[in-house]
Amino acid sequence: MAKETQFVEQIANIDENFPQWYTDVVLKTKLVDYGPVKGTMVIRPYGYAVWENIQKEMNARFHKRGVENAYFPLLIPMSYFTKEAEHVEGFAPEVAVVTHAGGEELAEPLAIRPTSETIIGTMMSKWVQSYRDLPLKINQWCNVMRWEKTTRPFLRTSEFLWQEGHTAHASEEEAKDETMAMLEIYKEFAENCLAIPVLTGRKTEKERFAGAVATYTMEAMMHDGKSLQAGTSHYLGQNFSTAFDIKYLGNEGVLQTAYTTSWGVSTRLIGAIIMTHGDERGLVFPPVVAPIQCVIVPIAARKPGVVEACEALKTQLENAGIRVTLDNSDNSPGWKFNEWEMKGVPVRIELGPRDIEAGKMLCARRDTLEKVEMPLESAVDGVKALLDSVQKGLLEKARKHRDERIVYADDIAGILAGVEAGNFVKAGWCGCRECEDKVKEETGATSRVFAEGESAETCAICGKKAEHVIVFARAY
RNA sequence: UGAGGCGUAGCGCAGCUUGGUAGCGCGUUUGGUUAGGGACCAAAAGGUCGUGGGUUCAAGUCCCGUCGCCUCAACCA
Repeated sequence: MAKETQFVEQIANIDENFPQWYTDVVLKTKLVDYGPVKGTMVIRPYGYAVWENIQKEMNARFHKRGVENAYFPLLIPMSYFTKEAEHVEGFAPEVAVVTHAGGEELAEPLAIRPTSETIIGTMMSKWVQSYRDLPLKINQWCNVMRWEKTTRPFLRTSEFLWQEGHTAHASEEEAKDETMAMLEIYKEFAENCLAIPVLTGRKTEKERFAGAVATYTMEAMMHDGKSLQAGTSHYLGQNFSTAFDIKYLGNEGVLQTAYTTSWGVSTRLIGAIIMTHGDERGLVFPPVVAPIQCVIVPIAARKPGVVEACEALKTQLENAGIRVTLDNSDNSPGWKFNEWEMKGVPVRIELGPRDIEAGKMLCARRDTLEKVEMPLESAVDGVKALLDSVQKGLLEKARKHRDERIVYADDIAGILAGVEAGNFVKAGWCGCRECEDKVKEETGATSRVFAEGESAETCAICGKKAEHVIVFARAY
């Protein structure tokens, strides 16, 4: 097992130093590299491929709901931000501003968008005149910039990629429905495509998006038990439509103010995949979004017929729509096994003279590291079934990991003990800000999401009557 | 933004206390032998010591600034 030890030394131990493990893995697998400007990252081809797969899956879902893609400008006049008081207050500290261009100071400073409610709201006010113009559902894939103080690749960067959907509706009910429908789409996507189980629900007032009436979130548990906000859907009510004058003439001839929503997920999802499924060997990608779904490692490649057989297999899998790579490099098979495992490829095929002779291939699955022999003649069906099984297996494993770490507490010591042990802690809450702040102060945990449909007798912090049950956790 | 640690060859590190010829392991290149869990032999290449300034005859080493990474805390859709 000496060689095993040597391998493990390449990345930090996942349980002993998770943050270092994360940094080691994202750099060594070439998902990402650091940019020259503080907090910026270069998303390398292996990482960008994940993002493209995410885009593909999400676009299909958006289009099904009647959402159209568009693109709005990067630069937003500063004055737009001041139109919604809470929004500007919330974002002002982290907005980067362009003050000079063309060798001159600009008459009006331009914000580099931290989010686009303001400019999209402005444009919507032009486009929405009649109830017939509603609902208006627009999404954009773009970069945004938020000058964060502490950064980490994918999880929190100064500039990141995301999608932001913005919709306008005639009625409050319809806008609320849209908010919840998008949250449901996010959840379905997270579970079925990323194999990440999520808790969904409303955020507290403290954690609400600046300018929203209500913020809904999906929260995922990472390997170390901390929570990651993986996506949000905001019901904006008439806050932005009032500020940006999104009005329409209803069918009874009266001028009405629209109701809007916004919702987004970002490249942070890639961080979520890494921290949910990763293990001591490195990345583990869910097949649906894996850049490479299957790698073929030839054994004794110089023996006659081996390379040809590998290439034929590759073509066959490729034609069936499987993202497959043949590793023809000069490294030893053992080296390749470890390398592709670190890179998280869900299925590996070992193909050597013995297999070819017997009409078989040896398949190893990344999640359990199990190896199974399969007939070469039904390779496509075999690999597809295996990919499907890995996808399901990862979700089950992640769900089990999370469910085992959801505990209840009825006092603040219990909350502290719970989060110290890497759990999500459900506790009764009276609803006041003081109690919420006290939990943060004394345990380092924040309220993540309301536990819908659950109730408690008393507030775990002050002992008064509980109005809600909250999920508390330390978070990224 | 506070407190601490780190930055020397592609990667991991030693050298710094006490200033005086730039080191080790892995990897890389070339040739050969190999190949089912990080193969072996031989030869070779590779460094403005993160960066800017200062002290000094002389700085990887001492001093100041700055950038980046890690940990804890604070801040934060």
